[in-house]
Amino acid sequence: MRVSQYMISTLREVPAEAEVVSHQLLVRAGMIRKLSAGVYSYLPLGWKVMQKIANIIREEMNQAGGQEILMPIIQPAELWQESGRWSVYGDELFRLKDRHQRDFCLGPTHEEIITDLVRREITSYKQLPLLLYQIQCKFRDERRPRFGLMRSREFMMKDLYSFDRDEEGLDISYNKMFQAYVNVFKRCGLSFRPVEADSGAIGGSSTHEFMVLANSGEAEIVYCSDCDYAANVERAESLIRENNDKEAEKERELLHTPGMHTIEQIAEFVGVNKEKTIKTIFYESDKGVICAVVRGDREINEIKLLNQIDATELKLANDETVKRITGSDPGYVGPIEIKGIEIIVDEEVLQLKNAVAGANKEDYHFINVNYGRDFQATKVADIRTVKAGDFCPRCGAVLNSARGIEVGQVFKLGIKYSSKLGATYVDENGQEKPIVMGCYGIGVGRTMAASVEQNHDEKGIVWPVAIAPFEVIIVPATMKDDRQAEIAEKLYQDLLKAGIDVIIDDRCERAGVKFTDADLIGYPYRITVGKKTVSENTVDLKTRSTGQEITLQLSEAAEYVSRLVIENR
RNA sequence: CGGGAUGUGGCUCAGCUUGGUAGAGCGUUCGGUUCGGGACCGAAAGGUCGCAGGUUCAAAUCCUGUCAUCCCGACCA
Repeated sequence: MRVSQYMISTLREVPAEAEVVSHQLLVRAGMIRKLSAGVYSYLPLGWKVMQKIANIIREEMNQAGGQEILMPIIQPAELWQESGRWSVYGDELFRLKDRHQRDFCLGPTHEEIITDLVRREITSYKQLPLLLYQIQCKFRDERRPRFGLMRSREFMMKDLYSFDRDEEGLDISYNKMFQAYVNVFKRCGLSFRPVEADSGAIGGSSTHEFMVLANSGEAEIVYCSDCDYAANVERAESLIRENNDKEAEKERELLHTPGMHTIEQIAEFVGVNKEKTIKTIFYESDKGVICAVVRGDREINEIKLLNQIDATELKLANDETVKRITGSDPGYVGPIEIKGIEIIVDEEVLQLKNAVAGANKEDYHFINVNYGRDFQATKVADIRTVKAGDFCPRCGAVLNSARGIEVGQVFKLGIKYSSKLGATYVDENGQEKPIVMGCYGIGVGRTMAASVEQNHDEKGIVWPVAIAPFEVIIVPATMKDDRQAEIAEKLYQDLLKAGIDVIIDDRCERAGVKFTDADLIGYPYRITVGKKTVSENTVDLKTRSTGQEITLQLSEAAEYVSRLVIENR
C-alpha cells in the first residue's frame, strides 16, 4: 500500500471529547471516528487492525474445533420472551418495532438465536459436541457509553457457543476455549490474566474473565504473589487467619461514645485498631431488609451478599428503615438484639474477640462483644471485599491488586437456555436430555483499545507486530530525489514479495511529517531511505517499541527486515 | 437515571461578564523558498455561533425551552 493513496488522516491535536489514552490515540491516528455516543466508524487503518485481531481469534477458534456462522442482528421478541429475558434485560436492550408493530430487538448477545437454531438442527447425541461461533456486531444501549471503544453501544464481538451432552463434555469444551483465549491474547501481544469472576444474573457454575492489565481498566482484580490464583474483586476470596490470641472473653460493657459514628472515630476513641471493630450495614432487597456484618476495616461485597440471599436487587436501607429496626441512627447500630430479619455475618467476624460494635442506641457502643455469646447470625458467609494484603485462599501467600480491562469471558451456562427453549437431544438409550451449553465472548474493539492502553508512548501507538495495521513502513526522506524514490520502491516491492504487510510513505511531505505520522500510527518497523542510501548504500531501520535505530546494508535490508517481522508475528 | 460541564470554520479554542452583526492557531487550496523529526514567506477558500422560541432598534453575547456531547456517580451480559 502507498500512503499517497491510502486514507491516512491523523490529527495533530487531541479531540476534546476523548479522555482515555486509547480513545485519544485511536482518533488521532485516524483509526476510528465517532458517529454518535458509543457508535464509531472504523477507518481503513483501524479496520485493518480489527480484522487482524478477528483473524487471530478465527484461527484459534477453528483450531479448537469451532465452526464459524453468522446470525442475524435483528431478533424477534418471541424468542426473548421464551427465554424470559425480554422482561429481564431492561433498558440496555435496543428494542424496535416493524411496520406491523411486531417487537424486535438488536442483538446484545445471541444465546436465544443460537439455541433456537440448535434445537431445530440437533437431535442426536451423535451430533455433539458442537462449537459454533460468529464475529458480529452487538448492540447494547449502555446507560453511559464511555472511553471510546471500551464501552460502546455498537461493538464487534466474537461469541462462541458450545453444545455438549453433559457436564463432563462442557468441562472439556470450556477448557478448550480457555486455552484458545490464552492463545488469542498472547498472540495479540497483550499482558493479561484470566481471573475467576462472578457469574452474575446469568447463573452457572464457573466463569473466568480475561483481563488486560491496565490502570485505566474498569475492573479491579486481585492475584496471588505466589500461586496462580487470580480473581475479580467481585468474587475474590481470602484466607481467614485463625485468631490465636489467648485473650479471655470479657464482660460486655456499654460505652458512652458521643458523636462517634464512624469506624475510624470509634476505633481511635476506644484505643483499638479497626480490625477489632464490627461494621453493621442494613440493606433493602427484594427479599426484605437484610443486616450485613463485617469487620470494621472491611467493605461489604454487595455482589457476594446478593448471591447469599438469592436476591436480584440490593440497596442501602435509608435512615428511617434503620431506625425502625434498630431504634438508632446508622452511626450506632450493631448486630446485637436485632430480631426478625436475616443477619448475614462475614465468617471473619467469628474470629474477633472482645470487639467494639454499635449499641443500637444513639451515642453508645458496646465493647467486649463476642460472636455466639452476644449475637448470632442467621447465616455465616463470605461477604467481605478482598483487598491487597489479604491472604490467598489457595496457598496463603499475600494477594496483590491490579486494574484490568475485561476483553473476554468464558462461561458455563449449563442447561439454562436449552431447558427454557427446549433444545434437547436423544442419547444412546433413547432418553431425551437438554443440551449442556457454554458461551464464550471476546470484545474485538475492546481488545484493540486495550492493546493501545498497554502499548503506547508520548508519540503515539506502539502496535505489537501481530495486530499492527502494517508491519513495516518505508519512508523515503524526500520524493524529490529520484534515486531515493527508486530505491524505496524497490525495497517496497521486495518486502511485498516476501509476504510482508508493508506500506510506503510516497507523499511529497517533509521527512519530519512522515516520521511523526509513523510514530503516531505505530508501525512496528520503519525503514528510512535517505541521502546515505544513495551515497553509501545503507538504510536505517527503527524499531518503534524500543526506539532503537540500526543501519543496514541496502542489499540485505529486505531479507533482514522480513526475517525480523516473521519472527515477531 | 442523579450531579457537573461544554456546544462558535475540518480540529483546538478566544469572544459572552458590560448586546452593535465573528476572531486566532492548526489543517485545506494556490504560488514561491525549503527538504532526515509536524519548515518559512505570500495569497485564498471556508462559519445558519447546536436547535427553537423570547426580550431588544439590534443577540454568539441576556432569558426560556430543547437537543447533543463529555466527566463523576448509580446501573450493567
